[in-house]
Amino acid sequence: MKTLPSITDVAQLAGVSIATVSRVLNNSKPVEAQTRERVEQAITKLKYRASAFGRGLANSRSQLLLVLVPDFSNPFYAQIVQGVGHIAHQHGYKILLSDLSGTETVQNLGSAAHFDRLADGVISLAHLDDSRGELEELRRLPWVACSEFVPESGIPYVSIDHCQAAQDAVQYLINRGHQRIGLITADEDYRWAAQRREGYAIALKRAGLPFEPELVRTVSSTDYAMGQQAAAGFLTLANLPSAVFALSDTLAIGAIKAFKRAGKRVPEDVAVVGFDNLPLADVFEPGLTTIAQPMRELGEVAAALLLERLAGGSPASRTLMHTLMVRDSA
Amino acid sequence: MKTLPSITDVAQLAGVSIATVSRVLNNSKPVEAQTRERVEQAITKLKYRASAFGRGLANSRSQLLLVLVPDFSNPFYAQIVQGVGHIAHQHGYKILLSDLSGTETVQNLGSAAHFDRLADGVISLAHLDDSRGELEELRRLPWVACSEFVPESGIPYVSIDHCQAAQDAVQYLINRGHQRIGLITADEDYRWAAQRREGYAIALKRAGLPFEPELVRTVSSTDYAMGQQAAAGFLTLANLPSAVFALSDTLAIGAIKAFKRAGKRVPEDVAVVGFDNLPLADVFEPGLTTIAQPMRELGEVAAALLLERLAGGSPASRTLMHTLMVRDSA
DNA sequence: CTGAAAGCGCTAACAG
DNA sequence: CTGTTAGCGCTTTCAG
Repeated sequence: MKTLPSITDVAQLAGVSIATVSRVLNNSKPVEAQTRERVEQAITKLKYRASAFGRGLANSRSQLLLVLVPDFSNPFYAQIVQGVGHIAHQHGYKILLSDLSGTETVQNLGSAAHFDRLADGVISLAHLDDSRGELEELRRLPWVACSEFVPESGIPYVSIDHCQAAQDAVQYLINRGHQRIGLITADEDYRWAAQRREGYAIALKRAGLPFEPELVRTVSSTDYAMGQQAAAGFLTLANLPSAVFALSDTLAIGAIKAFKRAGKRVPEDVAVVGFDNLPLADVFEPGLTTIAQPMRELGEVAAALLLERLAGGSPASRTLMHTLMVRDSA
Repeated sequence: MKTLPSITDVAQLAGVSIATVSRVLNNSKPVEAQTRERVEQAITKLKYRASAFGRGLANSRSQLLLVLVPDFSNPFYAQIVQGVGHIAHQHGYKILLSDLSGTETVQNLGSAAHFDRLADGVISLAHLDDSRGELEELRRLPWVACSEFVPESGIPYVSIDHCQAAQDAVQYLINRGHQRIGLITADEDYRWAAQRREGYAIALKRAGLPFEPELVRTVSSTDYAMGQQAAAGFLTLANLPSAVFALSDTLAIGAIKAFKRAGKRVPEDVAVVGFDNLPLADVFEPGLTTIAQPMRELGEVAAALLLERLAGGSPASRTLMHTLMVRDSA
């Protein structure tokens, strides 16, 4: 674990200048076959690897893309990240992930800030509080938003139409004859939560159904446990809603569990629809009726937008299509 | 998005030398209150942030820990990562994650290598092929293994005793009277897969039960879909095993789904036990009987080991305790 | 307490 | 085709 070899060591061993080593490293300029050979041997012998720092300093870019993930335990993000990685790798970029869960909002910023001098650009899946100049902060380097975005910020984003998707989900329930439809919503810090909630309200209104506050349960995260907690709330009501729209599959699954434990049947006693279409939705019992987000594509497009910004472009935001997956839970 | 301010800009604005700026930045040497004040104002005004590159080069350390995750879509890793993050942050380190899924093994190396000059140390949850000198490669910088490890490598690791845990799981099944016990195992590239498989074999042998090759299904990943595929295999058998031990909860869940679709009841017709105790295990229907790994603690200990190595120590490997969680599936 | 200057590892002109 | 050299942004002696 002694100090790692530097470009100078390679140059010495190969009997050339560091410039030449750099050239074979990057294929940036022609190098005579023999010389190249010698350099390559030295590299292998020393197991040399260019330092990201030296290179980053000299180039003022790192070929690194930072992805800010609010919470790894929600499988929703995993596929987005894979989409990002797919495109990023194609273009010679590596991705760094930062798990923001467990950090304070303020520290989020710190965390992001730390990396923002490290990465060439950032893709944020997280909510950023625009009230506190966080956006201001990040605006200084190329970044794009994915799924969670602030329309007024003027920052490019890719997302589905959360409000419309929620309307579709609730409308489906209404079409199936439901009149009392509960909502499990999460921390409204997230724009998508507010937007989906609005979709819920719109659908209700359009159908002439009353908006009953007791039918909306707000929880603090999207953990399964929060879904259970919300469902427990419904269970205390004089009469249970006949259907529940949960803002995420994880919440829906938690809710179903709680309903079942309480002896209710899903969908017979309560229908439940989720949101996201996690891989789990298909495998859960009962199969989860849910809004499918094109997660991988969200990630891919986010990466593409960022790459375009890095190339000096000003890409337009994109809205992708959602679909309703009908399975057994509603 | 014009070029970001550097330490020189701050120094100029504050009318001091860059050395002084550096000193207030790091609190490394006393600075007169007034001077400090001026510098701090300049920093705020310019929204200055030290460049990770410059700093990294000068210090030859980055306060960054790299965590190599085989696959984000397996929720198992999420909690480990959170454990790592918890300890890392306490000690002023940030963590970088690298998702290895979808990359070739060879590229894994490249990926790791890339970062290895960027991070001060690495925690690997991934399998590293020792045949090809990958270990050799990584041995040059401080790293530790978590959950997946190569005992002979002499590299510190933290893990449960996979073999013993598997024995416990199978023994439980045997105690419940099962005689034909199937195994769903994953890619044996992973040591833990081989170790758990061995535990399965040992438990069988000890109970005087025959090892029947047709009862072991090997699949290529731990996705739900693979669990379904393995179960489909069992369903073609003349007679179904009365119990199945799956090497991960995700596989177990996939298998249960397939069994149910085929009209089998779990646990009445087939009992299923999983491995990991994901948050989902409790919420899935039926509740999953499984081996609980102390995931968060695995992450915390891994981080602690790495930090100790970074501090120059030679920490011993640690084996943590697993427990059997009995729920409804077996 | 503060400034000048060297150097961390690398790339990119600029000469040859 | 190859070597020399000047930074990139920061920390850290070394003087003062």
